[in-house]
Amino acid sequence: MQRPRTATIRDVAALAGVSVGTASKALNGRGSLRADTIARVRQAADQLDFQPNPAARSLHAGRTYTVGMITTDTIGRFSIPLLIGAEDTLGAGEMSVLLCDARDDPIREQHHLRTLLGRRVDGIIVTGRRAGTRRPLASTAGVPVVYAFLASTSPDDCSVISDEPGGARLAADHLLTVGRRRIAVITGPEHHHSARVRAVATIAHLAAAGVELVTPPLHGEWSEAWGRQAVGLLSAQQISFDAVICGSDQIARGVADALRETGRHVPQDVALTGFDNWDVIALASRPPLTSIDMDLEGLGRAAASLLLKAIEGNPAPGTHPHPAKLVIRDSTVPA
Amino acid sequence: MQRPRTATIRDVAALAGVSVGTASKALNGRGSLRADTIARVRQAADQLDFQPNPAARSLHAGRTYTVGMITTDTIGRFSIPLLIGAEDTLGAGEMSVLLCDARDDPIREQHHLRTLLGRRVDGIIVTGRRAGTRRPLASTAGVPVVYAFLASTSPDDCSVISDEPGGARLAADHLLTVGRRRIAVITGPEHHHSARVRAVATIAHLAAAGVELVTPPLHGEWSEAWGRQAVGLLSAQQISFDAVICGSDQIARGVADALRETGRHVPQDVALTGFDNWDVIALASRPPLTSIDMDLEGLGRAAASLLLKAIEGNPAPGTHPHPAKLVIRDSTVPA
DNA sequence: ATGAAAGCGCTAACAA
DNA sequence: TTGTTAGCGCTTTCAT
Repeated sequence: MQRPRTATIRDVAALAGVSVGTASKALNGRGSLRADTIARVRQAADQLDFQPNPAARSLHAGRTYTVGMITTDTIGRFSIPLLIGAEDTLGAGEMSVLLCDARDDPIREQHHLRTLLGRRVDGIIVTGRRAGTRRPLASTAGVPVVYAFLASTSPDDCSVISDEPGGARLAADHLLTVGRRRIAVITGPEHHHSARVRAVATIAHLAAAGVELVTPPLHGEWSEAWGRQAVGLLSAQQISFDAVICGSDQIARGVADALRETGRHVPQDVALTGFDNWDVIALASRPPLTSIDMDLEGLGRAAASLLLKAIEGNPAPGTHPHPAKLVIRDSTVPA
Repeated sequence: MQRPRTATIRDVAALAGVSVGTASKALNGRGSLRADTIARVRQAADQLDFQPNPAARSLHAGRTYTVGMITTDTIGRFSIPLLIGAEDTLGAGEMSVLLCDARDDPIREQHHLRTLLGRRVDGIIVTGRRAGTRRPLASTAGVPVVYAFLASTSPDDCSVISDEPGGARLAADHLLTVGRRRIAVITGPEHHHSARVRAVATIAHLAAAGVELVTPPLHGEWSEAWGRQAVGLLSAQQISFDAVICGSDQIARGVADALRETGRHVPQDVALTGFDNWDVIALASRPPLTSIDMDLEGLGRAAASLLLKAIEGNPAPGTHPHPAKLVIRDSTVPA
């Protein structure tokens, strides 16, 4: 099929029997026109299914109603809800999203940044697969940037991160509420930002309630295998515990399996919390896991809102934590 | 920071001491210019970090070097590799990707389609979370469309789908190769396109080798729980089997767990194949799963290539299957 | 209340 | 070989 040339404002003007300028005013509500002129133009536009050419509009307005989204790591499980949330908010505001995947490669990142700036995006959202901090983007020529999930190391930048300590506290509180006092923490690698932050917050919060961990946090991989292994370690050391706070749902699921296979019941004997509320894991676990949901979609929406504000000239520099939620399932409260 | 006006070609021309037209030619390699003029212009452009305004370029060229990607279901596990693959090839070709998430909502889809057409994208890729077919997009005013992963019901459209029957045959072949003959199939809902297609292909292929399933395909949910439950059904019916072909990795993992918990060894007693090669599941399974990988990233790249061709005026209507791969792990071949 | 015309940044046809 | 000019589609002064 030959691509039919789309209607221009001249076609509309011609059909309505007015000049281009008048048509423009009618469609944009500028100037003062007679009501019936406006109506005639509108009707002509409808009839031709007129949509203003965004290139022409951008050329004039100096903005593109487009924002770039750079995922620094590969787009992954964490980035998706962020994307969806951001796309949601931006789409509502007439903005479109250009997607760039930098694959953890600084060269690619630089390349994408140039592309986005070259395309004159109105703003940029930077996301990554894991929480923590990152160096700020190189020069963005005054284009506003919001970092989502990971924070820029520069306090002048605007970052929206998950309130991981808050999430950790929710889990700890919940376990205290259901009466647990002999609590262990099994989590990810010691050098990993999230693992550390969450463990520290957990310990502090429990301490404030007069509870001490039965043993220092156990650090390992973010895997089910580590969760199973860690249960073995605890048993070997003859450590008695009635709850385990896990650094991820995967670890928690491993813990659940190991406990079941050694004859202990969750949650009767041991209550268990995960982190991430990753449904594939949390729901498939036996029993399903109580978990902390970082509300990444909400975080993405928040980031997008801040970006919109910044584009409008009201930047909000600093690091903004986004609250997490507790999702209660059978691993802490019997069905 | 005040946004510094970006350099225009006039700035470049002025700095190089030539006219705008000459500068344009120099930068685009058109016309015939003296070598040193070209050099001077290039140098001026570099110095000013000149990047042509895409709005102006689009306005003239009548194209935007942008393609829209609509995910009809929410962006999910399957869409991501597709996105990445497509973004990869398109990005290489100077094209950027506008992302739209229609959330399985026809209204949203229609809205996004209008937006994309309004933005004058050069082409559109439509993807979805599950394989199968869908009605074609409403009028796209001649803008080329490629359907990826799911196929359009119209044969005039261009679709790239996974060769699921081929994938199913790979699994069946592999099991025959490792000497299994008493094979069962446990898969997803009977009404689900993928479940049906894969089961049918499996049966036909085994039949061609003179092997019949030990029992008709067992249909249930796409879940681990169903996998476990199905093993129970087989046992209850006293059906003996030495291999199970599963419709998904999740089902296979459930089967693996149930077998282990009833004292049967995988793969010694029962060999097991999954489908999707979804690492979180396939690798976490005990043992790790042999699985079929649909190479969605490659599929995304293929779709993008076809779209580029179509944009260049060489459409390739029809449904193009993309081959799957067998990934062998411990669930069929002892470590 | 409406029309004419200039200009956004760039490319391409035409002149010189 | 280079410069001049028109025009892509739209908005916006400035005349009328």
